[in-house]
Amino acid sequence: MNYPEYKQPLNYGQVGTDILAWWKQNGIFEKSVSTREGQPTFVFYEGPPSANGAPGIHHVMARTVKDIFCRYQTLLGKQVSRKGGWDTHGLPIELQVEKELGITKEDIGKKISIEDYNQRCRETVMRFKAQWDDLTEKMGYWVDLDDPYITFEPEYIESCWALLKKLYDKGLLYKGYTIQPYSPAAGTGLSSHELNQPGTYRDVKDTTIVAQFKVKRDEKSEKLFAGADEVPTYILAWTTTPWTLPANTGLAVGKNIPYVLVRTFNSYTYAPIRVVLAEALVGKHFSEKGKDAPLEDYQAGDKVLPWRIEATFKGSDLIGISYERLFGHDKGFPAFEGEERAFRVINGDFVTTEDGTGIVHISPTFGADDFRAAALADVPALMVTDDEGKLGPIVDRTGRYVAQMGEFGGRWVKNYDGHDQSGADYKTLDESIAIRMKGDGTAFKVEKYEHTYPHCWRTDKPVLYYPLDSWFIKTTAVKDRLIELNKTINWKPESTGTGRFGNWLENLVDWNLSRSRYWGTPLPIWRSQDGSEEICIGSIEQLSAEIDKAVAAEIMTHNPYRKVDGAWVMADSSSDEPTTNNQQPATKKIDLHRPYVDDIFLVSATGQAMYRETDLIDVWFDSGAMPYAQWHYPLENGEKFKQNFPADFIAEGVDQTRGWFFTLHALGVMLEDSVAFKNVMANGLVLDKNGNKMSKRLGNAVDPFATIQQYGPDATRWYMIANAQPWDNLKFDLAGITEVQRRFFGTLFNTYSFYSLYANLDGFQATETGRVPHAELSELDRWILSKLQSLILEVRGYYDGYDPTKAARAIQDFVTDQLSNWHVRLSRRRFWKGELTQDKRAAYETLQECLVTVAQLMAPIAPFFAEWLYKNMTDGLRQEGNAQRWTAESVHLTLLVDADEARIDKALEERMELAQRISSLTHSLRKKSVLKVRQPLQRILVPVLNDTTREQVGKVEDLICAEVNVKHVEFLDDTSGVLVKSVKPNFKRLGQQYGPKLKVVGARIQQMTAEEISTLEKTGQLAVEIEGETYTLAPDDVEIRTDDLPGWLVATDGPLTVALDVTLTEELRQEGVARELVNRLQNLRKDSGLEVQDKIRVVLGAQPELEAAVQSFGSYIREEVQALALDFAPEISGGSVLEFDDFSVPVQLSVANA
RNA sequence: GGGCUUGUAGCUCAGGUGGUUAGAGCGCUACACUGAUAAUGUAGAGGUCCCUGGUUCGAGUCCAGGCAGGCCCA
Repeated sequence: MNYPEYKQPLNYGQVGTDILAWWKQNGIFEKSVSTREGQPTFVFYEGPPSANGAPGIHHVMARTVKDIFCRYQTLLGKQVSRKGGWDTHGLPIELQVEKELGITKEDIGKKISIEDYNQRCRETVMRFKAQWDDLTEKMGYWVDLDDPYITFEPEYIESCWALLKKLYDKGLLYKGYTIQPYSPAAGTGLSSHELNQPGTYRDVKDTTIVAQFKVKRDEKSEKLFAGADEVPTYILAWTTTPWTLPANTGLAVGKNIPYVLVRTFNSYTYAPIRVVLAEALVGKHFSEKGKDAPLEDYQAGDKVLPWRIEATFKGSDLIGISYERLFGHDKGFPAFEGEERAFRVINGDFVTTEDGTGIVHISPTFGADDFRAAALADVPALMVTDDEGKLGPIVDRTGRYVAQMGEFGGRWVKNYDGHDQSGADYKTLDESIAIRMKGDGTAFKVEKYEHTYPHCWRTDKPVLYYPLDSWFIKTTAVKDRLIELNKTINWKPESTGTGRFGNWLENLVDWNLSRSRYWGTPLPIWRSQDGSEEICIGSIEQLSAEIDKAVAAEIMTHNPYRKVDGAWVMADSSSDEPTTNNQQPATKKIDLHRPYVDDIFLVSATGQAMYRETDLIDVWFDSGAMPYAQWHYPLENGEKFKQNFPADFIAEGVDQTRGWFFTLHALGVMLEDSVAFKNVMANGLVLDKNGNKMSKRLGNAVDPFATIQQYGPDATRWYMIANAQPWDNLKFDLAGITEVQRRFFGTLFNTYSFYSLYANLDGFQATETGRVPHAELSELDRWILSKLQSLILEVRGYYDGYDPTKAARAIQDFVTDQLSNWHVRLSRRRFWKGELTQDKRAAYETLQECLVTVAQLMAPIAPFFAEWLYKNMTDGLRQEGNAQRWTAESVHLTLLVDADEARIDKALEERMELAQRISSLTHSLRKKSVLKVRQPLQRILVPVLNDTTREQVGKVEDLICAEVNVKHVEFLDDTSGVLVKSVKPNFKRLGQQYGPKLKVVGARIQQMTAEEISTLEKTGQLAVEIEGETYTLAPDDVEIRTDDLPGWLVATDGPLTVALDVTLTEELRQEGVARELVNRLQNLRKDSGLEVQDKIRVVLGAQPELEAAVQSFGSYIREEVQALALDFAPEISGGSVLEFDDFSVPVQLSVANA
């Protein structure tokens, strides 16, 4: 059977389409999994995309990376099942629906029911599924699309519930609070989106206080008490919200910020004090005049406060120091839990020296940073119990101080009730607090200050940062384990694992699960009104049982669920559900979304009604739960789960670090005490060619479908992988794909075309047995096969190390530089000349092995083209029942060849490199001497300083001669007496040996005479005197080379030097003419449209000089141009004229049919 | 503001553990070659290796501090 032949240029898009159709027809993807049944598995998790938007070119990138390693592992014989999935919940979908309906969150439950709203979300979320599936196929991403997991399915949600219950039972799920923007006037929390509405930030004038926190004198703080005197030390902290000061429980400093201790006086009580503040801010709080004013002259009421810096510290020196509570029990303020751990100086990475004092007052109930820093340092929040015994902050939800707050109890924090502020003696709470503190001597400075502050967009009243209820997963409880196990994960790039992810784990806070929204997995927790009793539901089964109890307690009227054939369905499905088209709606699936679950009420052990906590859970929980929920585990499929956990490999964008990567890891550690993935690649962004982010708005987004159609999936994938490492950002330029297509795929295609053209002419079909034995192969063949084995080792190593870029580059360099541009080019004559000899057979077999192996190696990256190449190369072989290794119908079903290391010959690879370099140098010399390659020359001269080089070059002499058209390579060694040696210092060695003396020694070496070089070579040492000192040089200290031959034109490349003998003899001249003639006749053949195998007869116009050349080289010419006859005639009419050198030759060419 | 990351020729990228004259491909210019031909060879032009300091005999490479871009988080 012939090898298929194709005409230039190959349509790569068509290759993609054709191969895809063939894959589908023959179920190749399915076979790539089923034929590996029983083999070790390679577990891959698909990070689910959301199908509510069209896929972009960056998805091609991300999915190419995933695909590469799954295909590679399949080639290694592993079984790789890849279950697809869809992420279906979340805010982006809600926002899209709201935009389409022209509504806001406010309208849900009013203009549209939750039921209808969620229905709309469900419809929207899969809108682009068909487009996604299409792209998946066309780009060649092999993933199981038929049985994907979908996060809105009841089974998936039920799994999430079961996992949540596991966490609940372990005590890892709790209700707490986070600090969120809150509008007391509206009684609601605000999202960051709402806070970003125009007009919410406004300038306001507030009372601000620099407060003095009195340091407790002990061992730790002793350094803050400069002497033995009794002057107290205070830490200064500035706040624009004085009403938060009674809730202060800590002070934060920056651990690297310099601080000073200043001796001065309080400007309200005139008492002598010491204060601590950031060095950089001293100028803001103290005047230049006070610097020199004598402390002892200070009188109460003086305008200028004298001050002295007594000491400086770093923030880290202050951490741990204790201070006295500003508003303590003695002043009528309440005690609180954990008080003994409060009132300490802690670290805060948000602290700056831009304003204030460089020390931040911390009230964990009224600031997100405060909350976080306090939690990390184990500083408690100031919480008080209300009338019902519930813990809460000192401000209630309407914006007033709670009753326990002593003299300030019941006061409004800001004017939320619209009370009259016009009275002459009206004081805001902030002002009252300031007055009180002035009297107490705890106010260092009180000022009005104008700044911007966020306001509620609905009520125009200032927003408070306020603790709001949330459900948390206590990830901090397993923090150490998370960090420990993370160290066992292979991150690509490593820095994402240690840096971005590792640092994030180091600063871990509990995972806030709550979302006050509608379209998502509901939190499966029911609670009694007073919060004293609650239950976490882990399955529909359990829920149904609880409902039955509630029905019995008459809290619910009926159970909406029932079990049919072991599956849970809606109880009313057969009665209420309208039937259409006579379809039997025997079962209607349970919907676990809102609002349905909100309508379920349960009964507590003590008979109280329990209501579902209305929150949804963070969608990241959905995706982090996929290793379990994709199998409906833990409710079933325990075995399947075990086989598929943890993942060997996952890959997503680097933006998923704190998203999917984290939630997978967190759940893996908490639920299974295991990593969830062993290898992870975080790929970078795909930018436009100018490095800008792609966006529809800018119109610079690249359409993946158009790209794949035009350039084919392989070139697109190859370009993306080869151009930059996946974790670097990629500047996507279509011109780059064109280049890859031309340079790599074009060359590979040409190489194949070349093979198929001649193999078909010879009727050659490769076999796997009876090949020419390796020992009988030519240098050239053994060389490329050695290179091929080296390539296999190299590429496998790169794939194993998750570095596809280096794999692609190695394959590309092999194909273009070694295989095509050296082996094939130098082998051309072997293919087109003569009968099918052993050498010709060897040429075919060698090239065949290279091409098939390349097809395998490139298959993970360029699956379509690799398939095309593999099938072209091996279909015939299988058809003739000849296959041993290549029995598989698809390259993706083969086992990747192992490198045959016995065939790696490093010496051979080395000398071929010498041949390549010598040829290049010779070409360069011809160029300089204006001697074209067709003109044969007698010899080149190569100086050699050792026998190894001579022997090495000698073995490739024939190749060099053929390539550069010379008759001989001659070696010049020392005995010739013509070599001129030069010497170069080996700086690396000399530097280590002589250090600072290197310069003079190096200079001396460069001045070495020929005799000195000779002495060094012969005796192995040379003593030289430099600046009065004697140094003994060793041969290793210098590099000896010969880069000049007097009287010759030479070219050098490092230690290699070549000279070209340009003497032309009459015979060489004639041969040159003969070659020119051959060349023109070949062109004429080609122009006349003759086939390669056609034989011809040639008649030339008689010319003496030409006849002499033909006399000498007639048989050579006839053989080259496949002429049966080559004659001269005095008169030629109607033919062409050949022109070359000084000749102008009429010629008549005819096809000889016999 | 913090963490991570990138910065080398017009463009895309290489440049183990420091070694003097920093490379490749593309693009550009010139010449050559032509039974692989939208290929190939040779030569040329093109660089403050982001900046500033430091360590060192010697820094693209190591250290510190900046600048600019990117991502994530506040």
